[in-house]
Amino acid sequence: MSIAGDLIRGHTDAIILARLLRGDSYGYEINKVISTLSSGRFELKEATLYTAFKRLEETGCITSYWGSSGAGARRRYYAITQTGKQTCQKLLEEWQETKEIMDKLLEVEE
Amino acid sequence: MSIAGDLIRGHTDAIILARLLRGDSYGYEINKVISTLSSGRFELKEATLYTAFKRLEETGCITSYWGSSGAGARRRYYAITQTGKQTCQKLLEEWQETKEIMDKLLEVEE
DNA sequence: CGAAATACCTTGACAGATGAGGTATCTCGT
DNA sequence: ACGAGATACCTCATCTGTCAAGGTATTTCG
Repeated sequence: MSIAGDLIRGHTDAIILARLLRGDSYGYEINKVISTLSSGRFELKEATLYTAFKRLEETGCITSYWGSSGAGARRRYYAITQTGKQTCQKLLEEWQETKEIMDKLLEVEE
Repeated sequence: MSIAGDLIRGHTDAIILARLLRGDSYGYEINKVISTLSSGRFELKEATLYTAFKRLEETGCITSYWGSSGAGARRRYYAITQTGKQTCQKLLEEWQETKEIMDKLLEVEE
C-alpha cells in the first residue's frame, strides 16, 4: 500500500521545515530522506518539493544558497530561519491536533 | 486554534464513511456531529460536504433516499453500501499508516 | 409576523499536488 | 572514450478537493 499525496497535503511544509530543523539540506537529499524514513511508502514528487521550497522562501521561512560550487553537481541548500522555526512549531502543534480530531472523527465504535 | 480544511483534505471521505458506519444520517446532522466531536475546532463546509456525498455516491460507496416526507424540512438520508464499508476499512488503515509516517517525518530530535 | 434554526443545493475561484518535460554534471563499467 | 544511470535542479499545464458566496424552502418560537 502506498500513501497518496493528497493524504499528506497541507503537511508538506511541516515535513520540510522539520527536516531543516536538523540542519541545512538540499532538495534531492530531503526527498531521499523522506522516501527512506517512510520505507518508500511515501514520496514527495519533485514538482511538489520545489513548489514548497519556493513557497517557504517567499514567506520567509527558509533561505537558500548555492553550495558545492565546482565539486559535484550544483546543489541549492536551504536553511530554516527564525520565522521558519516558529512556523514549524505551529505546524507541529497543528499536526498533533489534527491527529486527535481525526481519531475522534474516525472512531467506529461507541 | 482551528484546523484548516486543507489539513484534513483527502480524509473527508473517511470521516463521512466512518460516521455512516454507525447508521444512516443526513448532511446537516453529519456536519453537526463533526463540529461537536471536534469541539468546534474543525468544521466541514457545506459545499465540501455535498461534493463528497456526490463523489461517494458516484463511486458506489453510499446510497441516498428522501426521508421525513411531510413532517419537518426534507432530509436526504445516506446509507453506506458494502463497497463503502470496504472502502472505509481501507481508508482507516491508510489513516493509521499516514499517522505513523508523518510522526516519523516530523520527528525533530535524533 | 419575523428571526433563527433546520435542511438542501450549485457555481466559480483558488491552492497545492502532480505528470511530463527539460537541463546539466558526475561516476562507473566496459 | 563512451554510454548508462545516478545526482541535481527547474518549469508549466492540468487535476482535484476545498470553500466563499449565493440561492431555495420549511419549521419553531418569541
